[in-house]
Amino acid sequence: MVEKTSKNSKVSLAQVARAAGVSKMTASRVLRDEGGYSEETRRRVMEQVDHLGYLPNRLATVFAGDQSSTFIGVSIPDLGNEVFAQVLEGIDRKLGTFGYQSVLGLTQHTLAEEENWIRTVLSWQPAGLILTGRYHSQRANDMLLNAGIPVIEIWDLNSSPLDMSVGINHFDSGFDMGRYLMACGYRNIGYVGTSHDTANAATERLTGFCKAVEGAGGHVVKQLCLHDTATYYPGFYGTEQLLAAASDVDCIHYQNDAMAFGGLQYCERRGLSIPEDIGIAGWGDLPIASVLKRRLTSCHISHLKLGQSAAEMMLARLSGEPVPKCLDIGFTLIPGSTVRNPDRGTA
Amino acid sequence: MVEKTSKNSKVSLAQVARAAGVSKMTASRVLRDEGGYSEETRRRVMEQVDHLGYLPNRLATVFAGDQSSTFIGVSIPDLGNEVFAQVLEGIDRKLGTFGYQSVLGLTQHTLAEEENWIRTVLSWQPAGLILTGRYHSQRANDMLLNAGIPVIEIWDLNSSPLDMSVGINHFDSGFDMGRYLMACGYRNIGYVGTSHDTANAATERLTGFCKAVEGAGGHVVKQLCLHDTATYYPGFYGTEQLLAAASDVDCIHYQNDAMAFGGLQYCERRGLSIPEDIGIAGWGDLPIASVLKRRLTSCHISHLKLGQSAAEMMLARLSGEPVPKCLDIGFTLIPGSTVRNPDRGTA
DNA sequence: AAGAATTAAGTTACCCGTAACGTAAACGTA
DNA sequence: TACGTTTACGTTACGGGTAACTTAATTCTT
Repeated sequence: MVEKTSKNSKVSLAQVARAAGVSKMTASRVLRDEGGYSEETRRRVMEQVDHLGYLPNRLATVFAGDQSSTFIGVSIPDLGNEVFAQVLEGIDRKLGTFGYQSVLGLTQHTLAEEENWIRTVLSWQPAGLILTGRYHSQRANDMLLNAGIPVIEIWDLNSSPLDMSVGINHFDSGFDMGRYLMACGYRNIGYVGTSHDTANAATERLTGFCKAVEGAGGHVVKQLCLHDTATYYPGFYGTEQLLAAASDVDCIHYQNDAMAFGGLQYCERRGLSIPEDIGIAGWGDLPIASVLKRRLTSCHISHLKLGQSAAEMMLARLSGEPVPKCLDIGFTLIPGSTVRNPDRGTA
Repeated sequence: MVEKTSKNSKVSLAQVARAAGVSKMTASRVLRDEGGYSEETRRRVMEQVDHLGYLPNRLATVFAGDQSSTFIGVSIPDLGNEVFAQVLEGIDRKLGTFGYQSVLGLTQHTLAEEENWIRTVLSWQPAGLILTGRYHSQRANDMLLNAGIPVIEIWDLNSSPLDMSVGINHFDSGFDMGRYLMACGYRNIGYVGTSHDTANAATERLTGFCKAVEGAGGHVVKQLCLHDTATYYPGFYGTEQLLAAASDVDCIHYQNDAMAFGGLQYCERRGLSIPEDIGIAGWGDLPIASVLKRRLTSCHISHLKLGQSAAEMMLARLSGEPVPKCLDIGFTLIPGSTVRNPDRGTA
């Protein structure tokens, strides 16, 4: 199949053509199944392709400007947060089945990293970009608008996106959770999350959450872990810190379910019973929630679907189909049983 | 900064050069900081670069064969498994800081997917590849050997890799766990994991595990969830199935900590106390273990470090430094307290 | 059987940068 | 002053494919 001797440098179409005794163009036509060659010629070319182990150089094709590439740049804040890992999985699986490749960028929640990554990835002539979040640096915005390729901003639904947007309204989601917890009779509510320099979706949820709680006469005590990844341990120690600073909170809402689980563990270790002594509400309905004894109060989003939808939108756009500017994939509040029942009213 | 009018097609170096009143070559020299131009010329060129929003087309550079690309193909089985998400994060962060980009491929644990992905990604002339696992299809092997670029097989340490290898010896890790559980006095040991068509590291751990257990007079009952991702819920119901089929197991070892946590939750719900009624041992020392009440018996691997090491090896190799063929990053057995104490011997 | 149409090719030009080489002007030196 | 050197450019060629065009041979049509 493959000549061990050709290990060094790459086999070009010209070499295949020469070996098959035809012109580059004919070999190219055979490889692209374009027609206009005899069966005998096809056979001879394919024989040499096989024999020399020829792999086409897609750079040349794209470079020639005849086609666009099959790269899609995908930027994600981090992968330690299961939420984003799932979104990425949804994106890449869908793109992969249609012959596109994700070029990854982990922005670590900073706009500067994102800007650098955008600059680099654009120089590779991607077919499109999928970015997490709606906030970008000014230069990033300029580059994106100038690039002339589809750009989808995911996660954080943006009513006036650069180009397209898929996600949910985080403010509303936070607001609904706040209203629900107030309906359950809580008044002194803690929030445990992480904090980054850049405004993000979690910030918007918190804003909505506070608005709902405070609007209904409640009070929110925040505990933000600086520059941390929103996962189990920050949830655990964030809860410890919160309770040390404000021992009278009757319910804690977390940035996501992983943090909520960390908090759950802390409370259990402290001997607090859920939801009698304290209510716990997460966000995101992560897989871990599927095995807990009590259904975790949370907010469901299909992360995989979000990723897939974004990828589908990208693919549709690339094949020239009409595509909506915004796609709201929605969320569902999960009452669960780690907070009191709303029927019982103010305990 | 940017002309809104240039929105349509890309600005080329030739356009910048023309606008600045110099030749392409001079503009190229300015952009590459090569010297050989006056300060006045530099200023004029940069002014136009800024004005036209010029972004270099790296395809052209690579294509010309003067440089290699900064793509590194990275294949990972799936991202639902936290382990691989962490490895990928380690890889991409390290690569990113050195100006390289990961081109992702999710192989879904199948060699056919991997082969397709390899073919595609090679056509983009990557600077190197990082693959998960040591098993590849014959055609994939041929392509990899022929590609003439660095290839690192990670996760599963391979004493005779295609090129380079970073990971741990999974057989040994399984063996050590088996020996440890036997030392704790368990004899009838369950194993809960997932099952895929392709041989993989988990299979090797299981082999080592069985060898140790059976070699010391114990017995292993396996429960493999078909085609599932190794996460919480399969751990939960896998445990249910295992206990239904073999109620006499005194200890269960899981493919990873996420599954072990699922099992832990099932046991708790069943009213089984850990480790009195049944021992639980995971693998991987995942973040969730950091907040559990009892230290989970597990096996520690630094996933992030694994990814970073692989990336470092790749970068070193690309800059021509000598690099070892194999790098064993090691593992550490974590005794934990979800199995009996080995001192007490056979209970 | 002659011209038209089709088939199976080959040839040329181009995509966008950069290496390699060429050149004119300014400068340095004996 | 004459010649070598440096500076600051410009020109040409190339890489690996493909679009667009050309050409030669074969087949079809009337």
